[in-house]
Amino acid sequence: MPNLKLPPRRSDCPLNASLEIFGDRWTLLVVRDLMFGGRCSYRDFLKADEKIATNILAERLHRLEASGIVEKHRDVEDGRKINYRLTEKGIDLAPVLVEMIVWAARHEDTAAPPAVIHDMTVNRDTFIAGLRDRWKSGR
Amino acid sequence: MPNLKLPPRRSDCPLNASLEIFGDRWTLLVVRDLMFGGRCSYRDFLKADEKIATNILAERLHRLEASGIVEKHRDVEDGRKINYRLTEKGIDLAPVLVEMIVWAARHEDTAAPPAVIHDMTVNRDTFIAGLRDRWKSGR
DNA sequence: CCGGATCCGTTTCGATACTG
DNA sequence: CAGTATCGAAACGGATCCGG
Repeated sequence: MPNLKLPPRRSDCPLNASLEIFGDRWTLLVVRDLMFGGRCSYRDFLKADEKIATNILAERLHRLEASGIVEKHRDVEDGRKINYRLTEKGIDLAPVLVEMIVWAARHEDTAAPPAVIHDMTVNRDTFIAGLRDRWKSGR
Repeated sequence: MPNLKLPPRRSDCPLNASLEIFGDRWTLLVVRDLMFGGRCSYRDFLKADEKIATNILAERLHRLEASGIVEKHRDVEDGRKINYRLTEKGIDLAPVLVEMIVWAARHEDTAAPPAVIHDMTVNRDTFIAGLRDRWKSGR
């Protein structure tokens, strides 16, 4: 139980490490595509509604790889193709994304289907476990 | 329970609304200061370790106010002083910040005290309720 | 002192065109 | 398909100034 007489100080709650990695407009969108969209190639990411520029995408993929959040793999069936895949560190971002999506659905005008949001909130832990299962089985 | 046969599609999980508001390096640091640090004035925010520039801080405070995440108030005791305070929409960001802090503590090198992180994870809901209580009583 | 606003040199971003 | 190269626009940072 949090001690209300000695609440956490700012210095006890370092956000900088997270923000240095994904404190920008694009990085988490790529993670979302991998986590929810079943999209895993450069071309797939470009198809997102938000229309990321090619150079920005390439740079963000490099940074995500350097941070150990995504891994690059040659497609098993088509050796020319490159697939990106979340690492364990990457799938661990699921709670962050879920909370951001839920917050926006509550306070902003988003196109999130109420059923999905309901599932994310009421069955939050199961929902996240499901994402992780799907990630694990998708290998 | 999430349906693994029909997982949420990317388009069902809009992150853009959130990222448009706080998808940058500075905005959430101000929110953190208000939420965890007991810091609520312009001068307080400047004192943070991350050394935000004065013009950047002023612009972010305006944006946060325009988004309905913070409110401006004259200090009751010292009429010259201005205090910022989270709105309900602002305190609702607590789960997002907590997940970001927990993720970074797990995967990056941060200075977060293990006791606080343990509390954030094991007693997550109580921890967030405590933050909200403190916010409510601090009015 | 406090809460900014303004100016300015530097860095980063991002749209488009182009390439192996 | 998966990126680079280019180049103008925007953001950043640091310093300074200013009204209350």
